[in-house]
Amino acid sequence: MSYSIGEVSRKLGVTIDTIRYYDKAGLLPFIQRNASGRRAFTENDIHLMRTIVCLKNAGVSVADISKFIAYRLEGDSTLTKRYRLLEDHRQALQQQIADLEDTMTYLKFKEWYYKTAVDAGTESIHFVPGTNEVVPDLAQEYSDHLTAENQLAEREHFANVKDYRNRGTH
Amino acid sequence: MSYSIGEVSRKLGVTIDTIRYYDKAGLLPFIQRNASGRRAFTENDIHLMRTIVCLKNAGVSVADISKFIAYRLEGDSTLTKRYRLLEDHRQALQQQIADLEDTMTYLKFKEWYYKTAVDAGTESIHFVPGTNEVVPDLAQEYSDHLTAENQLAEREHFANVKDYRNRGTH
DNA sequence: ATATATCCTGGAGTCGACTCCAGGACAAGC
DNA sequence: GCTTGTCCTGGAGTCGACTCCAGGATATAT
Repeated sequence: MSYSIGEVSRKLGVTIDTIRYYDKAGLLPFIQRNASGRRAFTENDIHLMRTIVCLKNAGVSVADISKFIAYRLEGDSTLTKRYRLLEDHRQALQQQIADLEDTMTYLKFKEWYYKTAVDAGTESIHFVPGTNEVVPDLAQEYSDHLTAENQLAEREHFANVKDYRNRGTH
Repeated sequence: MSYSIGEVSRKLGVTIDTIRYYDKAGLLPFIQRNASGRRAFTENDIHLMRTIVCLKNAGVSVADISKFIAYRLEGDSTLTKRYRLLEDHRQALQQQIADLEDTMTYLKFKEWYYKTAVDAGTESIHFVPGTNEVVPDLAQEYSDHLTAENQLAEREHFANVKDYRNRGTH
């Protein structure tokens, strides 16, 4: 028993056009055709495609999934290559999330900077007296303003904020 | 004192064309021009642009950064909006990384499945006797094969693998 | 004063990942 | 046997985020 492209589309929640696009792109070299030239998907094909959708959702490019599929066809000798490909993507994503967390930390710092400035009625409270330069260790002060209770949780945030110190504030 | 687009490009590691593209896209509404119509970047502009690059690196789209900048111009009343925009992106990324980790767990499971099959000389060791169906609780067996030492660390992985059980193996 | 570097705009080109369409071939229900 | 539904291919269109011109003005160095 086999499935039509429409059935697979509904099963996987992927449009027919996208399935055909993936086929053109070499992601589905295993799919057979029936007597009249229509794609006939086996249960097994669908499982494989679930893996592909999985990789796609995880942000892997079609080109890289294509590589992955090609390795698959080569058999167990490429298990390490396949694993490494996934590893690389995991690390890229973790770098991305780290960047975003840095960004949020920076934002928090800036919000504190403004809140205190507004409270004081002037931004100059953050300047080296007599200049327009922000004090060098402002991030340290930011850390100090956190309660002792928060300090534990925020200690790593502070480490990030330090990296942003030379980016200035505004 | 102000900087030219070329200087900013070198300072931020972003091409001149990209800076102009960002300007066209409304990301840099604050930049002034000099007498001859050239962009004149202040130190402050550069700081702001560092934030923009930061958001970009974190995977935020130009359209969303544009929103962010527009909120900025509205002042402190939009601090919450801005924070929430970042929050949303952080969560999307975390979902993505979770997907990828699920995918890797699935892959590990598949590798175990094949290794044991190869060791046994036949895939049928994983089938319900007399059928071509994979045994229902294979993921449980996978969990059991892990050493007691590993089991603690792998327990959450197993939780993920269970979700993949009905995707079959191949 | 001239050569070279840098800047400007408007618009075209590229790339990845789809998405849509025309024109034609089965397939299934009545 | 006709209508309606689903499928096929090849190719064009779209969208986001750049990237690359062409043609012209301004700045800097010698």
